[in-house]
Amino acid sequence: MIELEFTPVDDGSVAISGFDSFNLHDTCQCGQAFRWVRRGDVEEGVVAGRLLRVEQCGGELLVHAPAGPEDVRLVVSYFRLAESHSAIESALEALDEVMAKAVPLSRGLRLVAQEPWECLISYILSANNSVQQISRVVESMCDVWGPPVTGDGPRFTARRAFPAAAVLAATEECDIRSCKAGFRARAVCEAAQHVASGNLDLEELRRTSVEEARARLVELHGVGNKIADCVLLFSLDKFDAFPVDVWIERAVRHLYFAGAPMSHAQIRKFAADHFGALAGYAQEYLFNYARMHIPEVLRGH
DNA sequence: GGCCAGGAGCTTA
DNA sequence: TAAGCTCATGGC
Repeated sequence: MIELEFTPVDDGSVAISGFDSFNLHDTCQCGQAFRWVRRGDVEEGVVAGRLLRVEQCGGELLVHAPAGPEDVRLVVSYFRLAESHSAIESALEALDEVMAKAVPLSRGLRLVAQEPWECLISYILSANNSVQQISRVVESMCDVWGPPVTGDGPRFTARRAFPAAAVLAATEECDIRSCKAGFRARAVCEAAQHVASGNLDLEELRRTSVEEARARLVELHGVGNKIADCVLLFSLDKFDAFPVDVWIERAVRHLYFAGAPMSHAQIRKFAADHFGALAGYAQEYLFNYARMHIPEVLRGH
């Protein structure tokens, strides 16, 4: 763990320093979380019902005023600032030539600690969908059913928190569809009912093995291996999970196997064998590399 | 206007 | 078991 320093600023902001490799914009905009909006140099997001405005200035992370103790604590835990990240990046870069190229292009890209419930619904909405459209649907659902943001942060905002499972469980499928969720609306409603009834305890999955947690998640309608792995990786601290989507499939096949056809199961086995406990981090760098830096090379393969 | 998007489920062979 | 089709919706 890293010793962070917290420095109050005159205007009520708090500057956090002492963390190692971290890139705020890449982390917020890489498509792992869907409620961050970039406004100039500031990233504005809603996390755990609180509105956060965060800005990176070199080695400092500024939590914009009014930044109460809970807001600062939340920023640290959400971005995992107290955990060393440069050691993970070094280990990946030393692993192979692909990582040696991919990691420097997205240095400081972290895995954020999302809330499992919001993460589950967000990724159910991700099926055959674009990052932009997923964000729009999530925001729309928050507008309709989410409570106002609370806490020490700015109160003059139209943005709302992610709705509770009990609230979505009480909606009709057609209401979810009205938020442009499309055919995914049924899966959203059913997941909400399982979570609200206590039939599925997402926090409990944090304490089980990755295999058992994945098995529980794929029991849900509309949740297969890929979406389950996203929930495991982005919200349940299972860093060896390796979600295989279209971009990862292209990247692994093209960058590691000269374009040879592979099943998703084969790709996951390769990731487990090759990246081991760091598979989840490797996935994030590969995803960003494939999507942001060489899409024209990989598209069509 | 067809193709694609951080897929999954069902049918067919 | 694997390939093919379908599911809403919007951007390009």
